[in-house]
Amino acid sequence: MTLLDSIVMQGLGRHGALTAEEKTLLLNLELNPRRAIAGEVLWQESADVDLFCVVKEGWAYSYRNLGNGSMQILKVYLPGDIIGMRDFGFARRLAGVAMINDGVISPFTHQQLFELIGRSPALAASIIATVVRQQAMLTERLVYLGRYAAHERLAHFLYELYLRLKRIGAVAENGFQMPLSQEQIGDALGLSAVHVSRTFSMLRDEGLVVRDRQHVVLLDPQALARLVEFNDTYIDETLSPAFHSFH
Amino acid sequence: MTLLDSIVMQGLGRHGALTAEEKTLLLNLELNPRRAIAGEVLWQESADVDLFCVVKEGWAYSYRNLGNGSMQILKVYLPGDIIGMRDFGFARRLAGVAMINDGVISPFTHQQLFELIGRSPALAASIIATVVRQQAMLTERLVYLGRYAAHERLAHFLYELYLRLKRIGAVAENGFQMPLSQEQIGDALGLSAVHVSRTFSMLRDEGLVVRDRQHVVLLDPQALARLVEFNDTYIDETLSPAFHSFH
DNA sequence: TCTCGTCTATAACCTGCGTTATGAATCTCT
DNA sequence: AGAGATTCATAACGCAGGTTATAGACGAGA
Repeated sequence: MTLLDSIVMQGLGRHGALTAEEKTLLLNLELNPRRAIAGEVLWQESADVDLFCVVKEGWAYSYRNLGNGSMQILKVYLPGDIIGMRDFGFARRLAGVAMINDGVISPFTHQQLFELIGRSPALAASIIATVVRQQAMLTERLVYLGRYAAHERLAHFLYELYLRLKRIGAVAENGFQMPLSQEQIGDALGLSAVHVSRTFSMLRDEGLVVRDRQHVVLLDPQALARLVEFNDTYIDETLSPAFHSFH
Repeated sequence: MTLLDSIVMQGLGRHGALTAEEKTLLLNLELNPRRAIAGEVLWQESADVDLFCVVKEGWAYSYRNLGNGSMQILKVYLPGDIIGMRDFGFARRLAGVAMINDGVISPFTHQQLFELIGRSPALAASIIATVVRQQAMLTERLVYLGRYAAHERLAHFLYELYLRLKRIGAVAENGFQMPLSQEQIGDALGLSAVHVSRTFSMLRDEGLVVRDRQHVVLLDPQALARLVEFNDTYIDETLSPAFHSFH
């Protein structure tokens, strides 16, 4: 999974082909891939902001450790995602990032990002769009934490993963691998691990979701989407015309 | 309250004076002020994205109306804030915006924003920093919704308002005017109005917060800050050096 | 193959917060 | 100034979800 695959397919690619230089700029972000093992902390909260990362294989998450001993997971990163944009512009990390399972990441520098932005307005627009879309996903999560019950939160979470994984070809027959533990899911949804388990049982009994260890199948994605009133405009990006003319 | 006051004081002003042209560009955003009355909807969810607004007087909030009949307030806007940046890059509004009390707003167009960004990298940086800071505030709210109890959420909410109001000179002797109803506070914090009332009583009994209708006094801001482990790096912006050299 | 650690399922119990209700205080409009 | 609409405080009650406990299933390493 390269950025070229994900960014181009997600946004820009739809609106116009990239030049050779732009492709090179993107590929340059991925010159230094390295393995990362499950549980590895890429950086801690409050660390200096020096690097960003492209996730090439594996899943990662950003999180905050709280004074009361609990953790809040802010976002789950899948292959093709860029990690660290949250801290763009800040001197210190606002959140830690750790790997969920074994994977491959490609770190790149502020410097490289600035160069890319300076050289290609089209890529700059794509990067900004990425940041904005991430903010939109965060907003959606916030709404669910504030106003929805456990089974709706979990259904929404699973359905969002399903859509994101489908875009990168990681869904087969409505099923996908999900390396998150129930404790981690709880930390993302503001629930206890026990209640996540209870809620999975509930969704199973209702014939919506089947799960066997790390494999999840959405038996009826449409029904799930209706249950959570899923609005996918924030994932299936709809950039404004004005934005494109900015190039 | 003009953008010049708020943006310059918040970010850029610390790092270098603005040129005459930059001041003009900023003031141009505020050429068309108009009155807006309490409860007025500036735009609905899903409306076309055409305008942004500077809040000159009064408070506003962005919100989502949910299928289950409830509402989630995403952000409260104070004088000097820019409304609508959330939707920058999208064709449709992701959230509605309404006035909390009577005020004055200055709408400006995409066009004007693009022109400003094109003409002044310094202002572009300032705008981006604003967006990033708003995302950070949203993240903080998310953490509180996920992992903290009602009295901590309310204390955090009040303390954040206190800091933001202090920056624009709207705090006197640790007290400030707060035009939000308890129902609206509940919609922001994911609580029922009844429980907001109970929680206010609790904070009063503990000697932390006194409230008389729309006037709030934080009797001991330090104690409140400790209670919520307030981390103000996301409000007192600390832009990275790399970011500044980008100009 | 056995052992130890991690993950999951389910039960029992408890509490924080939602819901509903009621009355008082305050605001708005005429 | 009076009437109706909001807003707020407090109480009573119920439930969703937290906490603790236990036992089975699975995976990694020797």
